[in-house]
Parts: sequence; C-alpha cells; structure tokens
Amino acid sequence: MASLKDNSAERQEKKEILRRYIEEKGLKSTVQRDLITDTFLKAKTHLSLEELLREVRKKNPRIGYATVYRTMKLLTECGIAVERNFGDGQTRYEPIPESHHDHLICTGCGKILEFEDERIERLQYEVARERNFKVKSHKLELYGLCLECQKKEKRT
Amino acid sequence: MASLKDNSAERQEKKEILRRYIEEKGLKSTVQRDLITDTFLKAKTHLSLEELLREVRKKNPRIGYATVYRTMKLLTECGIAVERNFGDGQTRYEPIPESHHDHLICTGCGKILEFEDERIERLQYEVARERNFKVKSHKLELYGLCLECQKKEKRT
DNA sequence: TAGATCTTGATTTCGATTCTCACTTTTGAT
DNA sequence: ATCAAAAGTGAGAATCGAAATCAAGATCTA
Repeated sequence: MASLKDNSAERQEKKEILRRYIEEKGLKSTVQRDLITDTFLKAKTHLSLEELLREVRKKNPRIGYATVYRTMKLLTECGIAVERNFGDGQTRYEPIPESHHDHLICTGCGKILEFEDERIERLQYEVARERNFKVKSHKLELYGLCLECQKKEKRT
Repeated sequence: MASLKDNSAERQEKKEILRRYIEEKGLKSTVQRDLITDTFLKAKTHLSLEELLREVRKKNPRIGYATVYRTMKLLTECGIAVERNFGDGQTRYEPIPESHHDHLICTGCGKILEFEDERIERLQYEVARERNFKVKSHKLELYGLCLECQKKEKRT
C-alpha cells in the first residue's frame, strides 16, 4: 500500500542512503549514477540489466553497459537494491522494499506476483535462531501455475 | 533421517523414474547417462557441474563436459534433480528429496545447512492458494552468518 | 584552479553454458 | 546376430552475461 502512496518520498530516502554510502567510502557522485539510480527506483518491475540500460538510454544514450553493471553493484552493496535470479539466466534487480516481500512465479507464462506473509517471516527467523544463524536476508520463491495457465494445461 | 537409512532404495526409485521418462520420450539409455546419474544420486552435497564432472571422470575419464550438462538437464526435466543458484555464479544440482528442504547459507564462509519446517511449507501453500496459484516447487534460502562467522565479525 | 582520485565507456576478457558436427552407440525390426 | 534409423557423444567453437582493463573525462578538496 504505502509503496504506492509515497513513492517519491521513499525514493528520496533511498537516494539519501546512497549519498551517505558514497561519502563514507570516498566515492564520487556522477550524473550517470544519478540517472541510473533514479530510473531504477522508479521502475515498477524487476528489471534485467538489459531492460534497465534501455530505459536509461532514453534519457542519455551515451551510457555504457559497464556503468550500469557497476552502478547496480554499488546499489546492491549499499543495500537499496537486491539481485534476483529467477532461473532465466538474467540477473534482475529490484528496490529493497521496507516490508520484505517474496515471489510467486508462474512457470507457464512468466508472470511474477509479489506477496508478503508475516507468519512465514517469523518462522524463518525462528528456524535460523535454532541453528545459531544470524539471518541477514532471505529469498523465498514459489514456482507454479497461475489460474490461466492451469486452465490452459487442462486443455492439452 | 530416512534419507540416510534407505538411500539405495531411494536411488532405485529415482532411476526408475528416469527409465520411464527416457522410454516415454523415445530417448536412449547410455553408459554415460547411467554413470552420471549414479554419481549424482550418490553425492551428499550440492554439486556444481565441475565437481560432478570430476567425480564422474574418476570412473570414466573420457566423459565430456557437454554430456554432463545435457544429462543434468535431462534429470532436471524428469524431476529427479533440482537446479540451485546460491549466487556464486555456479549452478549446483541436488537430488530432489522426498521431504523438501531449504537452505541456510553463511555469507561469511559459504557453509550450507539444510533444514525443513512443516509450518513454513504449509503457509506457503496457503499463500499460493489464496492467489489461485498451484505451486509446483519452491525455493527458500536464508542468507546470514553462522556462529563462527558472527564471532569473527565482532573481532574486526 | 590544480591535481589527486575516482568514474566512464569502449573494448577485451572471462567463465559458464550451449551449440555444432563428425563419429559412435542404442534400439527395434528382421 | 545384423542392419538401418534415430539418438547420443565428445571436442572444440560459439554465445552470452558479467567483470576487468585502460585511456580519457569528471569530480572534489584544498
């Protein structure tokens, strides 16, 4: 819900995190980094690098592949982006949401649904604690068929 | 537990599945496929292709890369192996266990622990059902630090 | 503004995976 | 057992995403 309402405020917070990280590490802020970060944060879906580059080049066609790779690595490092790998050989990125969510992936049509479930989260931490693990992050993906693809399958 | 006791019976079942799949699709059974399948099913850990190939070549040094790739793809297709991607750029394979398990991955030392939790499984199915999804498989990975690496981190 | 330092973009390199193709093996019918 | 058709194999080439290289350009601090 919140992510639809105050999207831009959220973006500002994240850019602030990046700014601090850059300062802290003695890095520099550049127009490329700003543009890529903005484009990335505004995107609604899980972008692959290719897709992100395409978007970015609409604004500035001179941006190179490497820069996008490097910037996404930076965003991942400073914790405002997450890498995802849904098994199609393409790493995808998505902004870290305040409330962590997981994914339902339809293996029929490739549709990706997001969901979150407090109860599952809690159990994960419990399981980890029992094993003396300190969880930093997690990944939960459910693969299956969406309603439409279930129907399609029956016809075959 | 069970997986330690009747390992070989389990292996037989899986090979039976493969045999049926091969017959059904009009494929052929070969010494290479048998060897790779056996080696894979006997392995205790999540093998990368490199590792699997190395094992396989101990028995038959003439086996090529491509064959191992192709066979693992076949095993994945017929449902007795699963691909895993823990983010180190290497696809790993593991036999599908009767009781599905998930992974705790230490980002410090790379250690991988397996666990299973009925409650989490149940919730997953519930969540999927609410969204009209029919789950075929899932992936749950918790990333964090094991006890030793937590200690190491404090020292830094 | 200077200069030290970091960043960029084009290109190369790398590593994992897939493809290609000539040759071999399996299989089912005879 | 024999044969031909179909599938599989192995070696190397091709591919593709990601990372490294490096000369030229931008940024920042004093």
